[in-house]
Amino acid sequence: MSGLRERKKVKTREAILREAFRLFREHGYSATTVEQIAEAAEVSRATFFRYFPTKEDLVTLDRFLPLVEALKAQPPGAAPVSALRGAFRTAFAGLSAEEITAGHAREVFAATVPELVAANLRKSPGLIREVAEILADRTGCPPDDSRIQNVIGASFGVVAMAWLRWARDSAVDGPAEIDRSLAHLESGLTL
Amino acid sequence: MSGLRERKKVKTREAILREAFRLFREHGYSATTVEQIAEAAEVSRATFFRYFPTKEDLVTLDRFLPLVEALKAQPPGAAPVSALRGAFRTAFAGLSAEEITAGHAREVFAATVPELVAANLRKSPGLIREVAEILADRTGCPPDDSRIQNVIGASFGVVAMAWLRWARDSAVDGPAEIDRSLAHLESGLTL
DNA sequence: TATTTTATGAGACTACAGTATCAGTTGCGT
DNA sequence: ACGCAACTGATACTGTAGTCTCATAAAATA
Repeated sequence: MSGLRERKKVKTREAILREAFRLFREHGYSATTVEQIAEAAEVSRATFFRYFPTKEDLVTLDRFLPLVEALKAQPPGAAPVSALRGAFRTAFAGLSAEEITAGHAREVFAATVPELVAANLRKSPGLIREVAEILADRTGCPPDDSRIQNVIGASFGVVAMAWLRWARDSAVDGPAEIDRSLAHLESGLTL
Repeated sequence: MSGLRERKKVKTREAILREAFRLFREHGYSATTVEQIAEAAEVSRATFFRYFPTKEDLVTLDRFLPLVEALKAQPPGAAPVSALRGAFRTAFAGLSAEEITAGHAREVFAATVPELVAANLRKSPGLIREVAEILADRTGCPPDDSRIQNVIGASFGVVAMAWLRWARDSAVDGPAEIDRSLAHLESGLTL
């Protein structure tokens, strides 16, 4: 039952996000204060914090759930790097072009602003462990096996670099770039 | 000419660092305030900031210069990953066991506390670019070639994971773990 | 329409990082 | 011994994130 209240809340939430990202784009993340965001979104500071407990929460949402799900669904035969590659593929395939470009702005900050990198990193041990467990299941290794961790480290390493290229230049096709990078890793990083 | 003044300054600096890390160990990085550190080191808050412009500066020093130098000195024939592996080897070989264990405490924080990871990351684009240029020189690729970046991403990815294992468990032989991880990457991440 | 529940705004408050000022002290060269 | 330069402490100040309280307004419910 989406009453008026619910709809208003959604609108407020969207206004805050929209104005926040506009200000971030114009002045940068840390140079934008919560007060400015609240003012631009026409809510009080208190209300801002009711919607987003911290400023970081504007940018660090759980974006990797689809990836984890996709990874679980990969065919069992594939090698770990291939499975990760496939997971990224299907995770991106589940998004519309609009969602991808909309998400891109957010990712630019998440990948670029150190505070936000930190915020995301704070959540990353959980992601790494989860991925490690899935890959461990698939291969029969224990999840703390250093080979598994090397696969994860190397994969996320190349993905991060591709992600940065994407963040720096929105003309880059992020998903394709990520796929190519993982393919490169898959084939042994040949030159 | 190490006059009394110089020596005092060194002692003060050491006291600040020592007390800071003791408090970090006991209560964590962000739960430790500059005031507490200053008090423990028996200096004023103002003096603390004279020695370390920001709290982060306690932990984020330029630790990768030796690595870059070592990378430049690698034999020209080696593949990029091998060159990086060799560079880590020689960079660690240049440190005494005491230096390594002393540095370990710092690394634990630098690798574990998100704010510090971020602070280090803030300096990392320069490092990445530098490494990219060196590797590009060695291989003839342009430095922004995505293959070069993949090599860097993958290498630093596995190194980061090894580093984390080291940070979590000081019994781990960090340098050896890093070497093994890069060797694993070198040989195609075989399981 | 009357009552209850919930969102909001206003504003005071805390905590902490980092800055600025200024006076007092201490080592240093003469 | 003396005066200078550097180091220090005390202290007040700024900016910003995040908390708390309470009164008001607006939506839901009966």
